[in-house]
Amino acid sequence: MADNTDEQSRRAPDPRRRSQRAQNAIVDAAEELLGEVGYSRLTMEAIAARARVGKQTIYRWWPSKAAVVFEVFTRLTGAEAGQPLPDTGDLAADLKTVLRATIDEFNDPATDRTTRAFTAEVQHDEEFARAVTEQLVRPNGEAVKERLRSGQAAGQLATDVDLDLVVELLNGPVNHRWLLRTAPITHEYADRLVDTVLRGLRP
Amino acid sequence: MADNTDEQSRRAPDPRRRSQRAQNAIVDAAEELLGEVGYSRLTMEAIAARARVGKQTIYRWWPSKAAVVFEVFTRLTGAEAGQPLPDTGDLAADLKTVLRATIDEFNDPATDRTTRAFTAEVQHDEEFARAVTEQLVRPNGEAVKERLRSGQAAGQLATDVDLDLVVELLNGPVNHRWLLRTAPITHEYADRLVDTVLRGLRP
Amino acid sequence: MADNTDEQSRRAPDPRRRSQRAQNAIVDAAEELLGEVGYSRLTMEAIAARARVGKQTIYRWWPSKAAVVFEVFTRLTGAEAGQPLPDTGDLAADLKTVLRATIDEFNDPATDRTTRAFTAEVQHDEEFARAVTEQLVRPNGEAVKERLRSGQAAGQLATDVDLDLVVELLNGPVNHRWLLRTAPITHEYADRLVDTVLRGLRP
Amino acid sequence: MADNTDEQSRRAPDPRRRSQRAQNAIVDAAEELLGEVGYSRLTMEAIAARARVGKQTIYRWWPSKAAVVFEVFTRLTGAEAGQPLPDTGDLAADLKTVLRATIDEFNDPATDRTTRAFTAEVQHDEEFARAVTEQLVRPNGEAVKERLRSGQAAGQLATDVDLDLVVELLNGPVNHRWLLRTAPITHEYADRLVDTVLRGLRP
DNA sequence: GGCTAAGCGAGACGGTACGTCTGGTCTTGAT
DNA sequence: ATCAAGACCAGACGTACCGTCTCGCTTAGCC
Repeated sequence: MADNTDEQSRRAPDPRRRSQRAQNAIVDAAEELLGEVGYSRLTMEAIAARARVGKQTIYRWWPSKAAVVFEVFTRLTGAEAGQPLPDTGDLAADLKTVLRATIDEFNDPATDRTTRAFTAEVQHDEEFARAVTEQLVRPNGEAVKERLRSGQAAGQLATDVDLDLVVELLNGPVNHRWLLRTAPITHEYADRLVDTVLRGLRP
Repeated sequence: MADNTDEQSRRAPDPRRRSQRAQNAIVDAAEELLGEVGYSRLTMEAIAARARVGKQTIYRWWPSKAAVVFEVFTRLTGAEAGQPLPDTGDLAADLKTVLRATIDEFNDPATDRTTRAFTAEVQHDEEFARAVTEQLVRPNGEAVKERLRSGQAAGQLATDVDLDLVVELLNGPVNHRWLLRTAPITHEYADRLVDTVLRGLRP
Repeated sequence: MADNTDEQSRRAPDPRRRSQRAQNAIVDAAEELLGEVGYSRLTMEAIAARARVGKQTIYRWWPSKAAVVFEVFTRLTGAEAGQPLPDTGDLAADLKTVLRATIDEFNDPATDRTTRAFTAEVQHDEEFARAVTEQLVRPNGEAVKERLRSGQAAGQLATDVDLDLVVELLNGPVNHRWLLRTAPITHEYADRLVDTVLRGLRP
Repeated sequence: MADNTDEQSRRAPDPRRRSQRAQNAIVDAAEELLGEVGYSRLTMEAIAARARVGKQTIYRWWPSKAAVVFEVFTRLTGAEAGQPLPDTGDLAADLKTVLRATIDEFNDPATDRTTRAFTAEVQHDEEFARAVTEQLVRPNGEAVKERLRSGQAAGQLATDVDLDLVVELLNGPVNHRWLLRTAPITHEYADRLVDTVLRGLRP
């Protein structure tokens, strides 16, 4: 959404340039308010007021509250979506590094709130769910799978396993624990998880 | 909440007898409407109208929309919460049986809707999250752990594994897939998941 | 409308008692605001705020801003609508008395504002126009005609004239002058008008 | 406003020539829309869209919706404003002719709508009222008075009457009846009115 | 024949108010 | 005494227009 100006920026001034100021203000305001009052008490009216923007301007660019929050979310986490994982040659270590980073995000109150708002919205809105899956979940999954394939090539992982399942074995438990708040999520937990999963998947 | 009338009904004309009729009507109406319009468009007003009940009567017994839906949920799934797992002596088979049942529920549209409403609400409301965890998640987890312990005793499972983690390795992936709708959830998937998890956890 | 609770409060609770408080507050607020900002800048939102009432409560009882203002209007002028004219035996004198009173109202800023708002609304809304005609214009006209008939009986007015036309000859000019603000409206004007009209209508 | 191009058109291509096309389109559009939806639902946005003109172009030339409608109005009725009345030597007949013409206009739906819009606006906007009075009401009144004076000279009208009052006695009743829609306005009514008014004003 | 200033269409902008909907509380009458 | 019915205050919803403000694009006259 924001990157389509890049190839044009040389010659043609973006016809949407004016909206940029307003759009930024809107997403900023939404992010702040999300942190302050949470998703369910977040109102379009408050966003508009905080951003010093007419409500119509919000509706001009986003169809719903969820869509605005999606923007907040992608701005927070979208950058690294689909980034390739580190490859030091040690599969377990690399997976632990990544999982620890994920956990750190979950433990950051700002991301926590936004992600929960997000997860809730995914339940209500199938369309929205699709967008999230396409733009965040899948790219990240693919990146992990790429690293797993590299691990297979290095003889650190059995070649007869379903990589999608492995990805879910790594993400699912963390997600489950965070989602239902059944127990705290720590680096040590990440390490144990990776070790346990890989334990049975050696060649 | 519903059971405290039982011991009184023998002797005295229950002062709450009338409310019983109303309460049932409310939960019924909520369940119907949940299936018809989904959680986010479910309103207290509609529940009251459908149940032919004053709004006040709802608020008298439940503090919020989420609480009513919780009642619906426990009525649907609460019965078997914490039920011990079957123990045929074959750990893998028993886990597959249970996981398949869980998957069937996820695939049933009625349960699907309610559970999603639920999951969404858990994100917003920490209090509510606690109730769900205590009354559903933990009992179910404990039941699975019990079966795992039995499996350890039978020499089918290593004794040095964190059972909580195993439970999460079984539930997490299914939950993750369902939650984000990344892929369909089948019996075959349940089987493969159990096999993969147990593969590395033999003694 | 406002006084019917007093004598009843002992025994019979008015079914509309609750709304009474709100309705009074609404009409009061509307009247105040009408005087402060005029009709075109009068908003439902402001009335609701001033009356400390939900907007819905206004819309529950009146379909539009015009209808509320109509209530204000009838409360201001409705009392004497259709009241019989004085009958001292001197037709000219009695008509002058009434016309002077009308003129005084037109010259009172509060009534002036409200009446103008009103007149404007009558142009837009045919339904509304009918209500005004039925409840105010016609009763007043009938009262004047009654006095004219009494004048005919007393031999002060020709019997072959169209009384409706005479009423219009008395009201029309005053109204026209007020409406288009072509000239100030004075008691002297009222007297001259009555004299001129009656001049040709002697038996 | 429209005539200031005349003296320039000989020598220089009018810098405002382009605006002419736009201005015409605006007034045309306003007139059409006024007939279609009435004044209160007439919007600047709709006029601009219909005239295929930017909103700014409207605001460049007229300060408000009322001003645009005023233009429509003067285009419809302004031509004959202040035109001298016919003088056949028969005062009553000439007044009836004029009054019948006025009545025909009131009975024409297009003029009716516009004139009502107009009358309403006059109530809200004092500035506007002044413009209407100066440019329409007064010239027309003067024309009638001129004919009345001619009637006085011909011995058909008393010389001791206030001519302004006579004008109001002729216009007021018609206006009053039209304004409040109390009764239909017919040629027969015009005749009766003129006869009744003149009845008492013979020398 | 190119240059520049203005007028222009289009429509985004910050706002206000609309009329509706729902939340959660309070009141009333019937049963 | 409890309930259904629904009025109450409150305030967010998404829409319609307001009047102002860019934006590029004609389109004249003027060099």
